[in-house]
Amino acid sequence: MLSKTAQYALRAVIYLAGGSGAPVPAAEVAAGLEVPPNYLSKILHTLSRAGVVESERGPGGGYRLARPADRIPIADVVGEFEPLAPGGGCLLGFASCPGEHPCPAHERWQRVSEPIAAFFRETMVSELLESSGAVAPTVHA
Amino acid sequence: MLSKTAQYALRAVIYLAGGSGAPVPAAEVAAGLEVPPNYLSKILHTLSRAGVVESERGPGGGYRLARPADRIPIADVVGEFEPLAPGGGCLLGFASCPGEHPCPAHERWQRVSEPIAAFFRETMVSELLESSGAVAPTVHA
DNA sequence: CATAAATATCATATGATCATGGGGAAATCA
DNA sequence: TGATTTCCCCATGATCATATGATATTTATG
Repeated sequence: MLSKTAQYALRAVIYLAGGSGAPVPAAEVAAGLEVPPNYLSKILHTLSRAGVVESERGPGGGYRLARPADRIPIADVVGEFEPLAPGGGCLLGFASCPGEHPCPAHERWQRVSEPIAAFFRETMVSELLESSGAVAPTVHA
Repeated sequence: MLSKTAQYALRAVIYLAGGSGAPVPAAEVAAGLEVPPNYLSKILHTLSRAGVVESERGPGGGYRLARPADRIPIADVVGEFEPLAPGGGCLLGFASCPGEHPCPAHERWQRVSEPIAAFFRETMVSELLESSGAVAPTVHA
């Protein structure tokens, strides 16, 4: 459903949200999540450019959330790595589907896919916190 | 949303459903859909093994639907090329999510993702037929 | 200034998906 | 039988997402 990259990103943000707020080195996040360090580093960098996390360099530095966890919709995290196209996509891959003759599936598909988009928009990172299966996970789907 | 392969498959089945019922050569379907012939051939073969379409060889042969279009859920078509995981997947990629400590997202996610699965199960190929002149230059007067 | 800690970036390997090409094998008909 | 039409199958390349490795750059501190 979600790419591994997006999953790693989500879990990394959740990891940061579960901490004290002090900068956490990427290596520590990677170790906690059991994810390749270099790969996670790249992901965190992307999230940094996206304004979801902030980075601080040098000793004592690391990554921290750029905003409180209850103000970060998971769409902001996932959207950096997946299309997350809200209503744009046609099931059949036609670019000009919603033109003169939208395929009959179009309306039904949107009626069903819109809640998905809403879920990503309205679910905040903070809501994924408790139950901490997120911090010390049993990985490998 | 759907891979190109799955989209090609769907469109091919729709193309067949729009015809008279007589076998249609794969080359014709490929031409009608503007899809690489050999690639589509492979896709049709997969659908044939899956029991969605039937093939007939020799002159006058080709592919035709194995059942009436209103009895072919699009899940049967798409499912051959995509996981279509029916609610089994955890958003965060945790294998043991629905165990002792399902992540809080889990329930909300399933509540939102189940309709997607239902959409694929309950939408029949026949419902994607009319309009969509982009798919087939359907002859029906 | 020198050193170590940390991010930032470049380069490359891997696997899946996407796409193409060509050589059969089976069925039909003359 | 022989020729045509069509499916069937295998091999190859292109492209992208995924993943890893090595190096450069920035920053704090002694």
